[in-house]
Amino acid sequence: MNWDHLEYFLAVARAGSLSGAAKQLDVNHSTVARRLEKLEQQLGSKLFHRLSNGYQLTEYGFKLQQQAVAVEDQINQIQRVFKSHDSELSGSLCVTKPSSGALNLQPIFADFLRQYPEIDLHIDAVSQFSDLSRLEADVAIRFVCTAPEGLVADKLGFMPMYIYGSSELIKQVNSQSPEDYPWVIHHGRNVQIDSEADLLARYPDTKIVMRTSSYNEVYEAICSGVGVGFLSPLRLPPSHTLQALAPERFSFGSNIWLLTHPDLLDNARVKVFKEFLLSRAAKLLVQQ
Amino acid sequence: MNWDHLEYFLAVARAGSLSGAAKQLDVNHSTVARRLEKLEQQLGSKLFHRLSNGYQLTEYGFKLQQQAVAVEDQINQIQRVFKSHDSELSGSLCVTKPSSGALNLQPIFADFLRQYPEIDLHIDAVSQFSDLSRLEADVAIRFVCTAPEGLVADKLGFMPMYIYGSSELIKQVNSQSPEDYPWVIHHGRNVQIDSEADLLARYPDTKIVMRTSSYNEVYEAICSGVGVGFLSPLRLPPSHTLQALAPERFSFGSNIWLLTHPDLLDNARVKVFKEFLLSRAAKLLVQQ
DNA sequence: CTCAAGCTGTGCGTAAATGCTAGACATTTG
DNA sequence: CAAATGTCTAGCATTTACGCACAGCTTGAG
Repeated sequence: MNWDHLEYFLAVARAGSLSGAAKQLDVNHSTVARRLEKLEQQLGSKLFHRLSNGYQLTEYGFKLQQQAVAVEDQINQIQRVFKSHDSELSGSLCVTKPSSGALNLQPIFADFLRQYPEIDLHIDAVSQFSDLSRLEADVAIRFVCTAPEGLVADKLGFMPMYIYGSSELIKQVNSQSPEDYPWVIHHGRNVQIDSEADLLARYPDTKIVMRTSSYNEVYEAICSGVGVGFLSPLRLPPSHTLQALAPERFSFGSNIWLLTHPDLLDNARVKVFKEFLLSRAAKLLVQQ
Repeated sequence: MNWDHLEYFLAVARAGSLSGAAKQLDVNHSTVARRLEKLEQQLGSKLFHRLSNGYQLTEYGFKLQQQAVAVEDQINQIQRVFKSHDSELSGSLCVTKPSSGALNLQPIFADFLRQYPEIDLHIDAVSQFSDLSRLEADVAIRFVCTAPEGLVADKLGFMPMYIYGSSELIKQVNSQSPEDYPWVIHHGRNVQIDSEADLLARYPDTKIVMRTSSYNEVYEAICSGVGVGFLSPLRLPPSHTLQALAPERFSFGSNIWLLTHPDLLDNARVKVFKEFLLSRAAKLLVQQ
């Protein structure tokens, strides 16, 4: 039995199709089909139902998936352990962070690259939560209240969020209560802060008139008078005309965490990146 | 990272050489060398010291071995689980048993094959203890006092061992005490009963004059008057001239166990073989 | 209903991995 | 001390696996 076939099997099980799995594995779909065929032959059981809309696990396939995941976990651990032995200050370092414009770390990244010019910094600011245990990234920056378990978490700072609206809108509605305004909400599966839940928890009757998956869209919408919404005071342009609704009363926000997998702590690039970011974060977060 | 490479790595780690690993894996040794090279490259660490007399694990290699064994265990489990789904009464069935001539099961095997002519019965009576969890055999027959843990054990019977000597020798020494005789011992790494320890535990001052790894050699030696030794009364030729030393007093022996891995219990061939052997064993062991 | 998009299955040319053989080196044996 | 054994390395022929391109099919939108 070929151990590799399990990796292909898992990809198909997750993607639900040959071509989806092939894309993830960066191979041709016919390769995936052939390997899957061989695996089924070797195990003597059909693992997928070939439906018109894709591949669906059979009963045996489902059992195999659970065991294959265990194998994958083990192999990921091996890769992490060996990656942690890497003491070179050159090569790639992959950082995943929210794409939200609420926090700009580029100045820090720029300084970091100046100090370590041999390091290739990969910033992954597009996808959903990357899985650090699967080595999808070396370091993660996340906006959440409490850090997840199983990872090493260092607090970079706190990102306050105040309620802003255009001066015209606030003048027109003439109220200091958030409930009296139409709302613009930053929402989407790539958005890490569930501001809608935060808001409704405090003000259940709030009327939301727009949801957008882009932080910049939220900003533009508020400027245009669509409604009020959360913005980070750290990131407002110097010459903005927005007005905060009694900021000291309506403070929301979340912690900014720097997360690493414990197995990767000894990796030289991870180590220097963490030190660099932690020493700079305090300054930067005050400055902004 | 290629998952297969771990299998090759493990084989080299166990064999201590490329060619040894290649033999186990049934591939050319150059293939093993190439895959090992790639694995080291992918992990970024040397895994073996290339010594003149073979390959020896480095520190990193040692760590990897431990983790790779965990992967292998998982994969073995997968294979066992899927093998247990096999409901065909045709195909191979591998039985490992002691090569000792102390018990002859061939009559039972012959009847079994008559009843299930489509089954290919592989009897492995050469090697050392086969590892059932690694699928080196489907069923094991072993002579030990207590069954090992983690396996399903059915007792086939008890194999008594008495002390025999040639009539001439016994007449010459003229004693009923085992300590007064020179001893012939069945000994070797493929021998499952440690009769020497049994003997010395009861009679510490016994003088052993010969050790041989073959049960038949023990028999021939005793017949030739070299000394006394343990033989199974079940397997003495009908017309033997040996004499037992007060058999009721000097009864040694061990249980005969039929062992299977719990994951394989549902395999059709294993199931019928177990039933067949258990129903026949009682009769046969009385007959002999 | 038609068309476009997406996925799967198949045949073919190419690229990669494998097996084989020979040679270098060290260790063991006579 | 030399022969013999066993091991690793290197180069070449072969087999195997892969990517590509095309065809058939289903799904969903206009």
